Amino acid sequence: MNKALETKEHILQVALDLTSKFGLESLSIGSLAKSVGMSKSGLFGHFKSKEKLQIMVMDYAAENFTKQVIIPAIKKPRGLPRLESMMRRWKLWSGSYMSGGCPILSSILEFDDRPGKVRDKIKQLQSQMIKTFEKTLSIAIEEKHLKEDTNVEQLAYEFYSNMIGHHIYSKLLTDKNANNLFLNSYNKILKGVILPKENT
Amino acid sequence: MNKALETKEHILQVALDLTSKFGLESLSIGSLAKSVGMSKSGLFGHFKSKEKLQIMVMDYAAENFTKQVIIPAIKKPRGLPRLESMMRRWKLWSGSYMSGGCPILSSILEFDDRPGKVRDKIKQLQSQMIKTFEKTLSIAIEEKHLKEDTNVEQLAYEFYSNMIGHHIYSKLLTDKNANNLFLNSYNKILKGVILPKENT
DNA sequence: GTTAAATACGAACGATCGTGCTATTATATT
DNA sequence: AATATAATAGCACGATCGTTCGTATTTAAC
Repeated sequence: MNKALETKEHILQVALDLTSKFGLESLSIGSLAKSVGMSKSGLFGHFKSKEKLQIMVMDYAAENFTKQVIIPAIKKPRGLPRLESMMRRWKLWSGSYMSGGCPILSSILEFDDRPGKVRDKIKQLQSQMIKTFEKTLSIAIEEKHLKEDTNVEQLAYEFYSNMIGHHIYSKLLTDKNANNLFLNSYNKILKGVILPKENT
Repeated sequence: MNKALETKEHILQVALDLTSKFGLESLSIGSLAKSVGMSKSGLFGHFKSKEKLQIMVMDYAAENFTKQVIIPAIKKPRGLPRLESMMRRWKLWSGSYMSGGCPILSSILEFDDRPGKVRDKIKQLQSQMIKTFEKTLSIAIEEKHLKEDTNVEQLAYEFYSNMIGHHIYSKLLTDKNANNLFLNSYNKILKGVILPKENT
């Protein structure tokens, strides 16, 4: 019961790559099997339906995000350093690490109007991710790096919107200035809630 | 040569609705024909390929956006009133008027990694829309409603990001607070660039 | 090393995909 | 009203879709 997990991992890896490039709906069993180099039915056996495959791909993506973004960021000191690290890795993840852009974001808009288990999964993962992000912001307040009266939900929303805006400007519009727009916006948002370093 | 245009219009209307709900890629000739109530081949005759259908749907969406958002806003006085009207109608359009959320936005992320004519069309439409929006901002500066040194591109980017952020919070996460988050962000952005009314 | 179980394969299913034909309507032009 | 033109339907094509089944092969357990 070892080889199976290995194969499944490999399949999910390829599937995530394809999803990043072509979207979760375009991911077909046949094309995936061809990409992986195995038979349709052989691959199908690992997942019991396409829906379950899609859900597992989303879980795999979230798992990957946690490994590449959350975990390393949490090793940084609480407060601003951790926030900064998380933002930087987040942007890097959806922009570079994923070959074709954030697989979760593109799936969000594919499924936001299609009720079902896939939509529920995406919603759950995204909510959870935002909650984690908000927790990081709360800690930055505790550490007195951010103003005490900072609206955490609002701040998370603004950072999140900025991240998505950058993604579209960068990926679709191929705007060479996208990174500057992102940074200016980021700094502006941060400036509104930051506290100067104590020098007691 | 009149009935044909009427039919085509009707088809595009239904197609836009389906696209808004299920995305541009899920729009199949067969299902569309069934929704419209005509034969596959009969419908197909109006467009010469699926790709051309997709492009026409995007053009139709943009045309609709212009009619519902741009044109009415342009009738408002130059400067802030026009900007305010445009933002309000924009948000309304993608949120309510389109049955399943902004059809352009969902198509953006479906096609941002798939080179081809559809991608080119979406990119062109979106760029053009942002240009129009930036023009509105420039006019607001001319009218001395906004600070003279306002970075128009930056400002448009921030409004745009906010709009998309709201869309996701509202549509996918079904966050009841989405509208407040949007408004707070909007007002904050505006406050940074607004000029007090002259009283000369 | 033998046996039991898990994994992969090939073939086939009904359905649907996009796209051509041909024939038959319905519309537009005169 | 007669004629030319355009729109629609029906049918069929090869391809691919998700899924099932039986069989062969590989792996794990003893």
